[in-house]
Amino acid sequence: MKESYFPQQIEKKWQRIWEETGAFKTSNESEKPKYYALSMFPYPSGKLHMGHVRNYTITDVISRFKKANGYNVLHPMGWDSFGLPAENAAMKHGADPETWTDENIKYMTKQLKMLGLSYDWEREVTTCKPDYYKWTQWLFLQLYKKGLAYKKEAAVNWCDNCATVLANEQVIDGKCWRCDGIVEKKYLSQWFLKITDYAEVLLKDLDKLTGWGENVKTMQANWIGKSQGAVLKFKVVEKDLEIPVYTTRPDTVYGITYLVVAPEYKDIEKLTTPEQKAAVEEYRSRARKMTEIERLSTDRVKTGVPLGTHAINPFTGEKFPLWTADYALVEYGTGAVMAVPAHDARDFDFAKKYNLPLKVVIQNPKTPSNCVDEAYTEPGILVNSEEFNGMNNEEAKKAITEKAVKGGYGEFKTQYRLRDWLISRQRYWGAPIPVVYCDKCGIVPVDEKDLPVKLPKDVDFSVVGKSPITTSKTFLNTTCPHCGGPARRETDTMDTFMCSSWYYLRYSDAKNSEKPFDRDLVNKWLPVDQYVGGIEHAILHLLYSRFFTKALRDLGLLDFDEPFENLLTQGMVLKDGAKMSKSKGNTVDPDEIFENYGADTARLFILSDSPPARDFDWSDAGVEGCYKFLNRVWRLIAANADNINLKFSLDGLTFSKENDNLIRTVHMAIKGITNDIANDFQFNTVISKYRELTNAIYDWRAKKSQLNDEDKAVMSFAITSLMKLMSPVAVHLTEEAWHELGADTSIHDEPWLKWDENLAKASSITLVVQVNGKVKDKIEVDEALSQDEMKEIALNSQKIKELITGKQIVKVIVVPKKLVNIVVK
RNA sequence: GCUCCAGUGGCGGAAUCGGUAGACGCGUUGGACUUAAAAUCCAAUUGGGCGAAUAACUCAGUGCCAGUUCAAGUCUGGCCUGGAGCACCA
Repeated sequence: MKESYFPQQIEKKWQRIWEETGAFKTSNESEKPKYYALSMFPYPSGKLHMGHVRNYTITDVISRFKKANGYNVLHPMGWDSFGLPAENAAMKHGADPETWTDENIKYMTKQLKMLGLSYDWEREVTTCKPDYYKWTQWLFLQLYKKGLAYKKEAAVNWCDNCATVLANEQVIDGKCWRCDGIVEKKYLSQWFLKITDYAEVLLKDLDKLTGWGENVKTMQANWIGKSQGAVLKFKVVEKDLEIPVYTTRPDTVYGITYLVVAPEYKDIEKLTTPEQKAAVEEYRSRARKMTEIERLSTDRVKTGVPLGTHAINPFTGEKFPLWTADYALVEYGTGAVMAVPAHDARDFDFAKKYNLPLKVVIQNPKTPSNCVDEAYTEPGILVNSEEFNGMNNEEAKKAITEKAVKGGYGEFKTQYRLRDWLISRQRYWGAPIPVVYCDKCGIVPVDEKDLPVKLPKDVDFSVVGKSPITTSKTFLNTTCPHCGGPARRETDTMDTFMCSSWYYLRYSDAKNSEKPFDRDLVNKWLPVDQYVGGIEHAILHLLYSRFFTKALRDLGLLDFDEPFENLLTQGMVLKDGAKMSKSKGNTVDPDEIFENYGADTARLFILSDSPPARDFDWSDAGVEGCYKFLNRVWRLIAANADNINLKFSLDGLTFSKENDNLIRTVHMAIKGITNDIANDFQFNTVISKYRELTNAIYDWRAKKSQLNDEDKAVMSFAITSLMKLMSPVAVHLTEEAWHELGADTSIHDEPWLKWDENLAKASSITLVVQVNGKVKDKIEVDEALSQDEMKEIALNSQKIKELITGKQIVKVIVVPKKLVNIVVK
């Protein structure tokens, strides 16, 4: 065996052999229990970045560990390959988006292989290929038939940079998630998926996801935004109209002093008097022009205009004025708000500004407030509320709503913040929405047998202000599947998040040309046992995928209702405390690391310094340290190769003290490493245990000048154990060394190691003696001691005797095998 | 404002159930080997006190203030700081 470690040679060699022998293929037929390990598939942007390296290494180590533990593991990879960057590259460089994408995939595939990842490439999925998007379109049609896909005219989020609309989930702080451009509102007719039908079950089933972090679950729960309250109806005085209002505070109805409708409220023109018409019109047009950012700014001073009309409070018969103000949102609740300035901070601000009256109806009996300086929004007792006076406000919510129900002017109502998912995109590089528009028949879905609706090739990417797809001469005009007459194709394509909402299902049956996936196979492999990816998808991708799974279950395509059993959200990779990014110039190129240190060093380092869920700070010194460690391991094996026998046996041997200790250290390492992986994949402590074991073997070896047969067997046990334990991480090094030691099968086919509970601990223990809870002495003792014996040893310690003489022993606490605490006065 | 997460040496981070705080590594310092360097190996490394230094001893110490307990990084209550998500959602 060579004395030096040459990762570059070793790694290429084994990558080739694994590929040739099909080492990582997954069979659908196996007696073993299944395990599905999945990384979030990448967008083929050009090159891998360190976030990818971290993500895929984590999942790869999990896969290999599970495989060694007797599971039939599915570990696939694919490409989320539709999307704007390809189209932008096409515009800039005149490249075909398809060619650009294919080249990126080719390069990144090469990089993934250099990382030594154990993927079954035969299940590769590429969302921009017709054999995949055919089924995305097919699924759209199934949703359409079920009434879950529909088209409507609505105020939608528009990003001018990207020249397309966006889903609500893709607007971050009023800006586009992809380009940070300012998002405006536009009225357009667009395709939506009815995710709101699933709002309640998406919320409720979060409880089932015990393998998900609380942070992700709360983010989803907040996004769904369930609230319970009432809808109350108010009759308009001047017109024969009713205004329904959603409120979570029906207990404050006796405090209403005005009512606000959103500027976009549907009946607003009817509600405006001729005198107010001009002012209201002006206010509405100003609101329309405002960007999301301006509108959402919280410290903005509230504005509004009176409509000139009035409504009646059905509880009191009182008349109050109607206003329009943009703090009422047309898309939430009913688009109208009953204003109670005394008990709502926003209404309070507004009332102050426009000198609207205020009426206190809830009070804290201990510190009554007349709400002069601020609204009182805490719980309290009702006042000025007729028969409800004296009632606790929580009870009053129910009682007052019940009164409204009886009176026919209200009902209980549950409201969600979640909106339907807008999936139309005015872009080329996406799956075409498979519908046509016929003058006679209206919207007609494309026949399933005519799928896929392929993207045209004859497009001009240099157009501005419209989707390139509309420049195709072959795409637009078609015939109506229904009447055979002339029809036009839908030119919008689907949000790429649609493609990624079901890709994990396709891996179970990636080559199926008859359907998106076989029902038995999808039920066999899913749900995903371990999903790994970035926290940035906490809402977007993960919520959409949960929705898809539930919808497809209701369509009878599969039998489970949550796609991802366990979710690990890995932290970001930082450099010098900041996220790696091209603009900051603090990126590290994986290729350079592979070249200078090898993939095993990269894998080891990316797992070593932080637990997977936390951010990871990349440091050159850290890489260097990991490289040195691998060298150290290699030298340990190489220097002792002549005395290592893979077929060693410890049976029937009796061991010297040092040999017994080394055996125990190995058992402790097996136990510790196995538990660390089982316990939330704490790879950073796994790696520290690799180091501890390596150090222990070196120390042991340094004490031996000559090795007898017993020593050789014990050393063989220790070193081969270290190799197996390290094999999921240092995949190439351990494989090479394994063969150098004479093996003719792969170390990755060896089963995981078992430990003996009796040996996975030190032969003696350190008895800690405390006096009044402070450590005063440590004594090496036999583990088998009884509690009384421990107590006796502790009390007889010279140090302890000195400390407690002349004092009264109040009590003595004995923790078996650990410590004795003597309480004295 | 609401929700969630985190806070431990110079740094990354360890610490099943409440039971030896600082594993393992990085960095730093000193030393060995070498003509020299690289590589490698050995030792020290929470702070204060007493020491020329070492050893021994001793006090303090896991964001802050209280509490529970024989015993608190860990549990409870109240704060502070940082991060993330949501946010004129009635």
